[in-house]
Amino acid sequence: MSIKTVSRVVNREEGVSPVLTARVDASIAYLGYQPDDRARRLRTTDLRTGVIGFVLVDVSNPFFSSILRGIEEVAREHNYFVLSGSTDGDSARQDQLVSAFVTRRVDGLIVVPTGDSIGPLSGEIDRGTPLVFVDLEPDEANNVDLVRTDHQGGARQATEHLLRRGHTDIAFFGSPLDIFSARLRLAGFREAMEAAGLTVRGERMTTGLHTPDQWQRLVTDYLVQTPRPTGLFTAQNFITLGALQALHALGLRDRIAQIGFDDVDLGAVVTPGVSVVPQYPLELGRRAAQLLFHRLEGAPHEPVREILATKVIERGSGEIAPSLTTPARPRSRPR
Amino acid sequence: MSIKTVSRVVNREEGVSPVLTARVDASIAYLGYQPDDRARRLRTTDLRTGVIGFVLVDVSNPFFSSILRGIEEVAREHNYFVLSGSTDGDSARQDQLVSAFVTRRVDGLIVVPTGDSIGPLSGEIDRGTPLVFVDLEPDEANNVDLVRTDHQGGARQATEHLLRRGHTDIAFFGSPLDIFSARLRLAGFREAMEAAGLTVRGERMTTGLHTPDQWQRLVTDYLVQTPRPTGLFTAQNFITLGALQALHALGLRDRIAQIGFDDVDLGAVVTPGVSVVPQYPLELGRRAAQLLFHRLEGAPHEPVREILATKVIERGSGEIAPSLTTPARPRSRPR
DNA sequence: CGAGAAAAAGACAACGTTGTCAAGAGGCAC
DNA sequence: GTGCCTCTTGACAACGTTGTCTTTTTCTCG
Repeated sequence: MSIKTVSRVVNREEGVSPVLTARVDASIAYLGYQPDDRARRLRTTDLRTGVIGFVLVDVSNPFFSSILRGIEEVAREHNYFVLSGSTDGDSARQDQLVSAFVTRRVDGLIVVPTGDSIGPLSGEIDRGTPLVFVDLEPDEANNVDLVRTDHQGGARQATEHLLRRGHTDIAFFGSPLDIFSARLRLAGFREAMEAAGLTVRGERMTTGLHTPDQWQRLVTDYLVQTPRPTGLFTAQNFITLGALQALHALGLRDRIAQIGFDDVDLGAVVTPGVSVVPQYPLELGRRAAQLLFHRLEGAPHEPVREILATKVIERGSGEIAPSLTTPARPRSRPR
Repeated sequence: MSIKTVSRVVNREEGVSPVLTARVDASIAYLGYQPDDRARRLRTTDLRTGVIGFVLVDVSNPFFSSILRGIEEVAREHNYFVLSGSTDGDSARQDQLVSAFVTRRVDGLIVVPTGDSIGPLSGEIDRGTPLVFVDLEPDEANNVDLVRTDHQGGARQATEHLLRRGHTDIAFFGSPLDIFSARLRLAGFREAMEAAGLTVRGERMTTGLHTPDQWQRLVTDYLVQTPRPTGLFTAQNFITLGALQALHALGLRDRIAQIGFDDVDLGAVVTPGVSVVPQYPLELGRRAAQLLFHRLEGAPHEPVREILATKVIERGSGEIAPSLTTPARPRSRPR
């Protein structure tokens, strides 16, 4: 029998006699034949590969793996699969991943951009490969779909949250400023402080340390000074953890207010709970994938920029009132 | 000029005149041509697809995403990429993923098996698709490479750790017993208890709840009974968190010993720290990928079973001595 | 039983590459 | 100028599928 007949049976096309169909099916079962999807999609040019690429910083970071999960959910609805790769913040690696994915003919790309330059991506944009940026925003590319948290607004909210409790001496601890979101968060902090008529002193802003341990040491240094800040804004996950350990070790968790950007596990278990402005990575991923499929399936349209709103989660640490002196354990916690 | 000439230039083959090479390169740059890797690999049959599939339970769970990260690292060394998909413990979904990956001609599969049956996977095993199981072990397939933590040994160690501090009334809280690792952990607990000559009473073993909240309520019930257990073995992540909250709410964190299976973030920040038998998911992933590539590239060999050893991390909670009565806050913490 | 139509099966090209082999261009020695 | 060799270039088939068209078989009905 001919190859074409087999093709017909496999695709359950009309017009094959039951006898032959049965024989083909039997042989397929016997031989364990699996059609080669690559050849299929090569032949039928209007069929896409059914794969999208996701270039992220590090899958083992729960923030990013939740984004991946969100993407995967939407991809699944469209019968798509996700090819992912971690850059570790290395833009050469990002370029490699993008090239490899494109050469494998992914139908679209979702990228957490690393560094401010976008390398071979700009070529892809020109060629019309559907592309969505998540979480961060490279300087160059404002003609591309984008989904991210409102880093600046969130930082402003967090700062205002402390200001509203009467804090005037607030310390800001943030990520290195070569990271886009770190710059925005710092900007949000400044904005809130200045709107409150407070001068932002340079020695109350530190950025650039990397591990929770480093942050713990630094925050400890801050807290043994006089005068010390009455509130801390720890503008990233690891920083929040480091500061938490510092406060804990000094026995100051009840006395110094702390609010973090990004949620922390167990943030509700410690006492007082850790107040934060969380991000919603699952939602970031879902929205990004939705934008991508919209572009894949729909008509061309103007680039979309989605900036997800934030709000403060109050758990205790952010609601501590300022205590300039060293009072006798004021268990008072407003609200 | 002919297509073949372009092919030669793209692959930098010998024997194309500099003039033509330059012209081809210029056109490629001008047109933004990207070779189609699928067609390439279709033609050269000895070339693999350069993609491996990873079927896991849920990428947004840090345990699994760390495994993915480990796999990715090894894959990268081999110039491979990883296609991943979450099953959410649904074995129908697992079958779909496996089929889709196979039909896309992944060169190998790494699977965290869901449920005890392996469905279409057994067909793949017969067809010789390289396959490695991680973390869990389906009943049927003992002729397949496997990497997992020594769940039973780890549970035994955890239990012995409490026994060594003099605990005799230990409560076990575990995952539903349809999960392979949950059965092994329970078995490890029993083994240690029986070796110590203690009878394992049914009412001291609970399995099957799902969320930290449920566990919190259940553990609270245990702790307000008389007599109450003096030590808790919380045999999974979420359970540890739930119990932690229960102990915390009752003010018993200093008085009741607790040891967990799986590490918890912030486990070192709370007081006392949470003693655990951690798993090393990154290492699980790395080893699984190494086994897969060994099979992909090397000669056929007998199935390999790697059971990774565990050890207790002491952080305080697991070293609390038994306190049968309600003593006057003994701040004593052995070790 | 034969003509015509409908149904079933197959032949062939094509998707975008690369391996194989043949053809053409140019150089050198006689 | 001829023969031979080398260096470039191109023609063609093939990978595993499917779309299109053609051929063969079967069925229907007068």
